[in-house]
Amino acid sequence: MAATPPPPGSPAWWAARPNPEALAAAAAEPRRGRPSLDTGHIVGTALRLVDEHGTQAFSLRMLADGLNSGTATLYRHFDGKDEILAYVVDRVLGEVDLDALSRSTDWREALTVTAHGFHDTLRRHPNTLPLLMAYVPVGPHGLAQRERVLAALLQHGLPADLAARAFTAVTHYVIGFTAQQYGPAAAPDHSAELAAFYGGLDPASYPALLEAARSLTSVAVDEEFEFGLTLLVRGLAHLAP
Amino acid sequence: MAATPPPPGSPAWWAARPNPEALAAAAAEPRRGRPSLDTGHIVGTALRLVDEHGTQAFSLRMLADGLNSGTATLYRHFDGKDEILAYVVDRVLGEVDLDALSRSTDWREALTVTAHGFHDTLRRHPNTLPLLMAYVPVGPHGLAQRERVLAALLQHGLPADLAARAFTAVTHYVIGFTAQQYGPAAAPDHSAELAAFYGGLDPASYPALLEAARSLTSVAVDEEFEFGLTLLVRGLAHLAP
DNA sequence: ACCTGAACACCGTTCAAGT
DNA sequence: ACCTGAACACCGTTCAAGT
Repeated sequence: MAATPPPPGSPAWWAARPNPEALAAAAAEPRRGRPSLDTGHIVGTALRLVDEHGTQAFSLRMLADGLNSGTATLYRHFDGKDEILAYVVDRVLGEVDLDALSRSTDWREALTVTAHGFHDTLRRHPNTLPLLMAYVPVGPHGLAQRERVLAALLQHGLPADLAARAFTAVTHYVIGFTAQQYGPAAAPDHSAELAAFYGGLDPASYPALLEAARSLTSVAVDEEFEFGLTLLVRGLAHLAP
Repeated sequence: MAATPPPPGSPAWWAARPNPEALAAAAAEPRRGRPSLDTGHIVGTALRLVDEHGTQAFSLRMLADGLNSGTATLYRHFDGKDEILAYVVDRVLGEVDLDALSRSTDWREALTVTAHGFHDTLRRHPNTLPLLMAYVPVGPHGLAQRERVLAALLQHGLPADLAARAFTAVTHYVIGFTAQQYGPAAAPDHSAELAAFYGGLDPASYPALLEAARSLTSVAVDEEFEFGLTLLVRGLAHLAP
């Protein structure tokens, strides 16, 4: 019986990839004669197409067209669509700007900076959110960000076990929140559409829901994000110095 | 210029559906002569197939086969695949057991019960998580659950604006957490695989990450879920009586 | 040796032909 | 009137035929 290979994007699959440095070098150095088809350019084009057309519409034919190539050629660089998408997810994680971490003065600020960094990046790439949910983010960029955040938290004196759990709680909150607010099914004028929807409901059937909706002066998405984040940080303050 | 119809599963789309009661009645009453193809049975079969084979592999041909029918017949009951999946999502939300809400004695307990109810249901249907991320959960069952939870929170004296934001924060946390832990890319032995993966990393490159991983005696998934939930509830206690 | 057009077995969706 | 086989234009993937 043959062992089934690990699915692309899983930890076991990433573990079998070349290490991050080798990957980065390979991506930076154009292939001889065919600079337009180095892996980095393929992944970048794939991300652009997913951003523009969504995960659903993205296809290898579309990608091949965007690269002035054919679908079969893609299989000389990647094992298939899932593998390309795993790199797209990691590319997005690589865009998260955590430079403000080095200017943070305590672990609360470091956690808040982290959450905003991820939130800002995910908002710029809402169409990649279904991919971020489907893949465990342990590619080279995902690991590098995790390392940077945990290093900052430890440096600010947060105990290691709390730091690990806090990172998980915050990133999962950010992903869940952003997916619901900016995901594919959410229209650009999501807040307005939701407000109109709640306004059209029968008050007799949904009294509590309507009272709650009314009490929010506006369904300010970013304010709601901030609210939950504050809850997490404040709750953590009970467990740490 | 024709107005584009709202995408299936969006608030505007649900608003145009028959009201919940009519839907439930239609689903309960078998169609004359073709009881095997009432809408409820189609949605139930679709959910079973998604549970068994995953969102990726699920197809209308598979569904038609499971119903001893043809794909064209499905279009006599639904407008297409997206519409069927929107009902599948709402069906899953309908399985969330919130009976313990009526026995809760304060809003903290109500929130905790809610989070566990959603978490338990999502764990039973991990393959539906990508769908839950892609759709705004405002179908009849989703609305009913939201109403029940908000009613309990208001009854326990939580101010309406806090109740609304707390519900959003908790449900988004649960979705984000469960998707990462039990989503399609996560293997059944996810914890063991992740531990092995971290164990294989270079300590020089990831010192903070490895220290944090080591400090967790075990990567106990359910314990991590509880940790973040506690943070949210505790943080909320600062804002409410 | 390297690349890729064309084919393969699918997919969601449509519609004309059946009853 | 209602249902559905068969077709349509796709999809991810493969491979034999090209250079």
